Amino acid sequence: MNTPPSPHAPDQELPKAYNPKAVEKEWYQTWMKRGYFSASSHSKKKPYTIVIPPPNITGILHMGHALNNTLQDILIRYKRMSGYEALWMPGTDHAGIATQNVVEKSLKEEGLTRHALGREKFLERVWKWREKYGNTIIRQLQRLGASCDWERTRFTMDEGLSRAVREVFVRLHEKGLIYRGRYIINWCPRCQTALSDEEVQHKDVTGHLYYLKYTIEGTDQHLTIATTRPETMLGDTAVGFHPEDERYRHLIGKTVLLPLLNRKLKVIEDADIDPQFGTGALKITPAHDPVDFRLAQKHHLEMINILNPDGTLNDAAGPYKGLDRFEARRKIIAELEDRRILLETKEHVHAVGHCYRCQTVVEPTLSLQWFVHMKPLARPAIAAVKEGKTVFTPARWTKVYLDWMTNIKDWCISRQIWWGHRIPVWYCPKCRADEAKIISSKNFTPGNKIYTETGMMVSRDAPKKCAACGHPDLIQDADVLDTWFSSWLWPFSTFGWPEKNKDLSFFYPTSTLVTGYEIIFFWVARMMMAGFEFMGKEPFKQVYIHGIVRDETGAKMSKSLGNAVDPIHIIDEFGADALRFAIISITAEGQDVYASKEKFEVGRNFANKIWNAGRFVLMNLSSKPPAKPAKRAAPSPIDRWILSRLEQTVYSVTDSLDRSRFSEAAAVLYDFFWHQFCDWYLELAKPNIQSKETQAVLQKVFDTALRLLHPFMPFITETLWQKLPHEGQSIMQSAWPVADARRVDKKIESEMDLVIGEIQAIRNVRSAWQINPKEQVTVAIKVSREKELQILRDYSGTIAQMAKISSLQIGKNIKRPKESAVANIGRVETYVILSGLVDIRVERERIEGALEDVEKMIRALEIRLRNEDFLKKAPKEIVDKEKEKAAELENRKHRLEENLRALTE
RNA sequence: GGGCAAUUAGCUCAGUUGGUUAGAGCGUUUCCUUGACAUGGAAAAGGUCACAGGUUCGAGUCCUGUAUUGCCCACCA
Repeated sequence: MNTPPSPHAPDQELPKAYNPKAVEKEWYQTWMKRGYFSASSHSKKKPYTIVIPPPNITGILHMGHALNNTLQDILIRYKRMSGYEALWMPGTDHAGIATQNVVEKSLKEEGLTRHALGREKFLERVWKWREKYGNTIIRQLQRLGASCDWERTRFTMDEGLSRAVREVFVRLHEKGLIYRGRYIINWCPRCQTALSDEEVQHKDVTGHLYYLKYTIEGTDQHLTIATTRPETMLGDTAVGFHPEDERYRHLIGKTVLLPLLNRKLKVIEDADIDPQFGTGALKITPAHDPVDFRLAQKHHLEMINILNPDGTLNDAAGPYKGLDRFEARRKIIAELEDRRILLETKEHVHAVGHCYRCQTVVEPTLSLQWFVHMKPLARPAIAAVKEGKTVFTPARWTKVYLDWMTNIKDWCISRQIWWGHRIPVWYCPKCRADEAKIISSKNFTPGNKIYTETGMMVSRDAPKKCAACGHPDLIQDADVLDTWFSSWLWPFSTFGWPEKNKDLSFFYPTSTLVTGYEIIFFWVARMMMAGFEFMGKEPFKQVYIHGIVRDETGAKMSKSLGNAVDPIHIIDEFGADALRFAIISITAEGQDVYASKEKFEVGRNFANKIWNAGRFVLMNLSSKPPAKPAKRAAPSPIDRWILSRLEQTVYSVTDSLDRSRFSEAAAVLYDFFWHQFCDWYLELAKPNIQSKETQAVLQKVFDTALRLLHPFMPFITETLWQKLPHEGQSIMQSAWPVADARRVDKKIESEMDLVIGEIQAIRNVRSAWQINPKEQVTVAIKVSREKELQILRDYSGTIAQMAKISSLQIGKNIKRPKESAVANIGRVETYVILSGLVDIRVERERIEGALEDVEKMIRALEIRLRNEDFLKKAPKEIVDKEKEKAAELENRKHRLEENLRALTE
C-alpha cells in the first residue's frame, strides 16, 4: 500500500466548527503535487476544455473574478468527475495600457518618466514589475481552489504567443486585411495613444450648445452655426448644409470667414447634414470629427490637426497654441462672447467618449494608424452562431453579438505605447528618404490587394536588410499592437499554434467559454473571428455569459471606489468554499449580482452545517466499517425515503449543471442537504443509528452528497470524504453520481409527506400552546381512510419520536378528548391533550383562523368547478385533481366547524 | 434614436414548456443551550407577483401598451 500522505490523520477528532484555514492550503498543495489538475492530449477520454479569460497581470482578485472562476471550476470539476479529460488552461494577459500606466506611476514616484528612461530600460522595468507582481492573481485563484492545469500557464507576451501574434499579423497582411492609413481615431491625451472604438466608453454629459456667428465674406451677412466643442473651430475648413435646406441656398459659391482666425471656409452641401439639428448649418472640422472627416474626403477639403498628442493645441491654433484643450475652450468662449460672436448658449446633453483605462475624455483625431479590415473575418463567425455551432447562454446575447458583428468596423490595432507586441513591420530609411513617395497606395481599399509602402517590410522575423536596396539598418515600426490582438488568439495560441500538435487537435475547439458581457465585443467576438480564420473552426461550443458583480448600491465594484468586498478577506474569514457557494447561490443565470459581506455568511453557515453533519456521521459509523457493506436487509421506509430523495437530487443537480443553471443546482443541494438530509433524515435515523442497514445508507447518502457538492465546495468535501470509508485517493477523482430513476420511490415519498405533515401539525399545536419542547404529550389521531390509517400506524414510532409524544392513539373511531387542541391535515384530525385547562378563546381563534383559510380556498375552487368551460376544456386530470381537492377542503371545513361547536358546548 | 434587462414578502432575490394554498436566504416574533451543529433546532407572521388592457377554462408565467430603474449600442455637430 502506497497511499500518498493525507493532510489529516483519519482518526483525528473533528472540532465543533469547520475551520477552513486548517485544510485549504494543505489540500490544494496535495492536489497540485499529485497532478490532479493536469490534463493530457494522449488521454483516451473525451476532452472538455475551458480557456481562462486571462486576468491582467496588474489584476487583483475581485468578486467578478471570484464568480467567473468559480463557475469555470465548477464546470471543470464536474466534467472531470464525469469522465472527461478536463483541461482548464490558465494564463495572464500583459494588458498593454493598464500595465504601462501602473509602471509609469511607480516611475513618477521616483521622479522619472518613461521617456527619460528610454524604451529599452523602460521595458526592463515592466518585465521586472511583472516578475514581482504579475502572478499575484494566480496565487489568489489558487486560494479560491481553481483546478487549472498550472504547468501549462501561458502569458500573452511569452515567446510562443508572441510568435503567434506576428504570424497572424503577417498572414492578415498577406490577405490584404491589414493596412495602414490616416483616419479619424480615438485619441486618449493622457495615455497618449490611439484606442479602438470599443475602448471608448460613451457617457452622457450635460454640456452646452454654442451658437456662433460666422461672417459671409464680402457681405455683412452672417451665418449662425451651433457647436458643442467651440475650440474645434480652429480646425474648421468648411461649412455645410443640407442640399434641400432653402435657408442656405444663397451661400453656394460664397466663402465664409472663420471667426478669430479669419480663415476662408468653403461652403458645401451634403445630404448627411441634418437640417433639423441646431441651425441646420454645420461647421466642418475634418481632423477632429468622424462625420466631418467623411465630408472632407468627399468634398476634398483641407484637414487641419490642431492638437498635440498630450491634448494641448499645436501651431495650427495660432494664438491659442500651447493651451490645454479645455482651457482653450474656456478662452475661446470668452473671446467669442467679447466679440459678440457667441449669440446664444443652451444646455445640451450629449454622449462624450472616455478612455476605458483612465476615463479621460478622448479626442477624435486624424492619425496614421494600422487597421484590420474586419468584414471578411466576421462572415464565418456570424454564420457559425446562426447555425448554432457556438451557442450563447443566456440566448439573448446572441442578438447583441450578431448586431455588432453585422455592423463591424475596421479595427485600429496600433498603440503608441511601449509595452506590448511590437508591430512586425520594418522600414528602410534609405528607400524612404524621399518622403513624397512613401505611401504608395493612397486610396487603399482593403480586401483585394496587399497594402504596401515604399521601403516597408512586413515580416515574421526582423529582416537583416532591406529587400529592395539591401540597406542593413532597418527601423522597426515604433508602435505596439492592441492587447486584444494577442487575446483574440488565446484559444489556440496557448496550445502552441502556429505549430501543429496533438494538444491543438485534441483540445481545440474548446468546450465552454465563461465570461462577463462587458467583453463580448473586445474578446469573445474577436476570438470567434480568429478561430475561423486561423483554425477553420469555432473556438468554443458554448459561451456562458454571467453578470457583473456590484455592491449593495448597484455600483460596479472597483478598488478605486473602495466599495469592494474583497474575496480574499471572505476566504480568510469564512473560507473559499463559503465564498464559492455563496457567490454561486446569489447569481441567477446571467443577472448582475449585488454582493455584500453578509451574503457570504450563508456559505459559511452551510459549510458549518456540512461539517457537523459529517461529524455526526463519523461519530456514529462503526469504527471499522465492513469491508463490503453487509448483505442488505430490506432498508427501512425512512432509508428508502432518503435514498429516493437523494436520487432525485442527483438527477436535478446534474440536469441543472448541464443547463448551466448553477444557482439552481446550488439551491437544490442546499435544500436537500440541510432540510431533507439533516433536518429529517438524520433525526429520523437516530433511533436506528446502530443498525448496519442504516449505517450503510447514511454513508451512501453522505458520500453521494459530498460528491455532488464537491465542484461547488472542493475543500470541505475532500476533507470529510477522506475521513469516511472511501475508495480511491481523492474525491476529485471519484465518479460523479449517476441518477437511477428506479431508485425513486414515489410511494414512500407520499407516505413520508403524510408523516412529516402530521409531525408538523402536532409541533404547530405544541408551539401555539407553548408546550415546553422537552415535555411529552398525549396525542390521539382520528383517520377515516384505511390507507392513511395503515401508514400512520406503521410510522407511529417515528411520529411519537419526532413530536415528543408519550402516548399515541390512532384509530377510526376516536372521540375528541376533553381539554385538547386540534389540528387538521388533509382528512386526518389530530388531538393534542393539554395538561391544564383549555383556553377556549385561544383555541377558538386558532380554529376560526383555519376555517377562514379553508373557506377562502373553497370559494375560489367553487368558482372554477362551476365554470362549464373549465370542466369541458381543461384536461381531465386537472379537473379531477380540483374536484378531489374540493372534497377534501369541504371535509376539513366540516370538521373544523364541528370542533368549533364542540368548543362552545 | 435603437436594443436589452429589471419591477414578486421589511430587505436581497428564485420561480423556461400557463395548471395544487407563489418559494428561498436575511431580518422579525415565540419557544428551546436536547450528546452533530446557537455559524444551531422547532413553530409562526409577512405578498392585490409595477400598472392598464388582451389571449385562455385557467396568467407571476404568453401578447400589447404605460410607468420607473439600470445597462448596452448609435457620426445629430
